[in-house]
Amino acid sequence: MAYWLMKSEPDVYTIDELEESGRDIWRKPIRNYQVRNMLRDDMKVGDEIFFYRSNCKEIGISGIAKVASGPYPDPTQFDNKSHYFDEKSSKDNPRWISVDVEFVRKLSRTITLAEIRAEKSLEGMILTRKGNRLSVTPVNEKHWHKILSLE
DNA sequence: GCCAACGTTGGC
DNA sequence: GCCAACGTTGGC
Repeated sequence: MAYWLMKSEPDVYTIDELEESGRDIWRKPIRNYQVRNMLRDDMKVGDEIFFYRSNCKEIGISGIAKVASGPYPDPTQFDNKSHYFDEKSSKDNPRWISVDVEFVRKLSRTITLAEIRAEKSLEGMILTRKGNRLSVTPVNEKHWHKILSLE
């Protein structure tokens, strides 16, 4: 059982949308090989996820979700009208995957990136590492509980 | 809107 | 296989 942090911009996908559907494909398409490999090889059904809001006014963790399926081909890669269309991908040999996620709960407030940075015991999180650009990162158990204790 | 930092592409 | 040019991410 592992923990993850997954980023999405509010204009693409939010915790509120996941709450509404209850369970859904992770709607922020992954287009990074390192992230794809983590989803494919390391992410397991039942793993817990921090839902992180990036590229917006209030940056931080807004809720909790759970991995609800194994990896499967991300449909947007085949959709030539989608911004995420990938002409080099085929149904026989899909390049990009996603997983289903299940709503767990919203946090009572957003735990901001600034707070996370300020917290000494959260040093070493991949999230706050200089130059990190991964939209999905593993979170260790200590960090997971520490962040929840800030809520 | 700016820009640092990184990933990807493609010519050679 | 190198690397310059370009694209993207995402905080500020």
